[in-house]
Amino acid sequence: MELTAAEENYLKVIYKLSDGGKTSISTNDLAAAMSMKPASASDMIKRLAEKKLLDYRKYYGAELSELGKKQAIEVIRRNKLWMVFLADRLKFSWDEIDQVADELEHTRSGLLLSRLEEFLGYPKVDPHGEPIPDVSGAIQTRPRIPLLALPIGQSAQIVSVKDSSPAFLKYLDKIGAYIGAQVKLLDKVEFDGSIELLVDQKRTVFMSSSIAANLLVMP
Amino acid sequence: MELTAAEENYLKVIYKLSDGGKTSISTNDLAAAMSMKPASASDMIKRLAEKKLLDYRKYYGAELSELGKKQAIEVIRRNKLWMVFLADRLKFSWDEIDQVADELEHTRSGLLLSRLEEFLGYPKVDPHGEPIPDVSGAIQTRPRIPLLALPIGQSAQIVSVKDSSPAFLKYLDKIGAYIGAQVKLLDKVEFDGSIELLVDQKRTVFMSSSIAANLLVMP
DNA sequence: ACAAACGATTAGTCAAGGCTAAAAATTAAT
DNA sequence: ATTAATTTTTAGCCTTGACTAATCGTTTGT
Repeated sequence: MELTAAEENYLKVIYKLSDGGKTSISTNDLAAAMSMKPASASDMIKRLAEKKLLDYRKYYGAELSELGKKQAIEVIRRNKLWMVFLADRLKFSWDEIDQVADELEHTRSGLLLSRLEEFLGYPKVDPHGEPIPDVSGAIQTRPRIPLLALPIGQSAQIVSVKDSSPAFLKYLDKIGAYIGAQVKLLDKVEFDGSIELLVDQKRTVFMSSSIAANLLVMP
Repeated sequence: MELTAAEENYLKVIYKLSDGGKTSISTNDLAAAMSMKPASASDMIKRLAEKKLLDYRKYYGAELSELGKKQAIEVIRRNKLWMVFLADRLKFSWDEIDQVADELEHTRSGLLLSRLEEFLGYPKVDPHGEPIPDVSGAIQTRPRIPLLALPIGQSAQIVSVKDSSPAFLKYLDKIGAYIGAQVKLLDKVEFDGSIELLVDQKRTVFMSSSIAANLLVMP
């Protein structure tokens, strides 16, 4: 199975959009997520269907096949391992990682990947806290709840961010939050749903509910 | 100046074939070095000429322009830094490095490159002993002579290999030689030009003159 | 010096992967 | 229940970069 970089990119995005390849996604959504025109996405979907990477019925959206899921997970695995390299070893900040990892992920060398993984010490999560699929494609998920669902007074660890936009990541940096940071929910404001948070036992910050909704924590 | 991966590959190979872009190279030689057909090389030469990356007169070969040299050196710099990463950090053996580095070299991110260089401790030579161009494109060469030119009894350090074929690199591995290894020329056999060599003050090996001709040393 | 051989270029084809514009299918609105 | 709006697909075009086959220049051998 020889996939091009473009095909891999589409598979990766389809996988992410469709919640692990379970639900069907639309051409327009895919095109938007890829920053391309619907016509191009439609084209590619047809090609991927011919290669048995997804099931497709005209005008009714596409859903990854088992084979497609496997390939997508492989790409995501490569992507996340490079992310760890960039963040941990090259000291990239959160908002600089994604673009470069998207380029590096297409190097198809089994040896490179296994050596890289070993070099990084077999990390289990990427810099955003998302689990990294293992070599067989298994994804170990951890129990996680939205920060907003935490009871007042409870401590937890930030394990993941849902939004990875540069603006959002910059904001997190500013308030001293990061994956693995210890936080304690001090109070919830009834009026607008904003919260008061103790970060790393040092800093108290106020956070809007829309920000808090994007943070997942492990109590 | 936006170069595609294919254009970068051609520039790199042209640079190497033409001894730093100084001498003119032929279409056939280029095609052979790229493992492609002459028609394809001819095509690409025309395109590179249009982009002012080389000077070209039909039927008389091509020569890199100053701009072309600059770009080629930049590619070579990226390539060699990745080589160091693969060899030093990921423990790739000599014969596994080149192919993977040729894929990684096309990631165009200034930040990535400078961080990688810093991470590697600003190496000055690649795993084959060749100097790595610095960020401004300057190449610091070191005095080096062929192993065969060494006087009997003289010690020296292996600094470079001219041939990088897997077979040759495997052979070097087998006799315990590597870039940076200390060697002493014990004797030369008049009859066939072969030599007797002490490697790393431990092992004595006999080496044919054709092998020895591919090793450059620094006395 | 002229034909053969060799090397380089052109012409035409193909696949990938993007685009725009137009047509077709589906969904929503009156 | 038609019309209108939206979504999806098709059709046609473009660029990159490879190929083969054919032609054009240069070089060489006798």
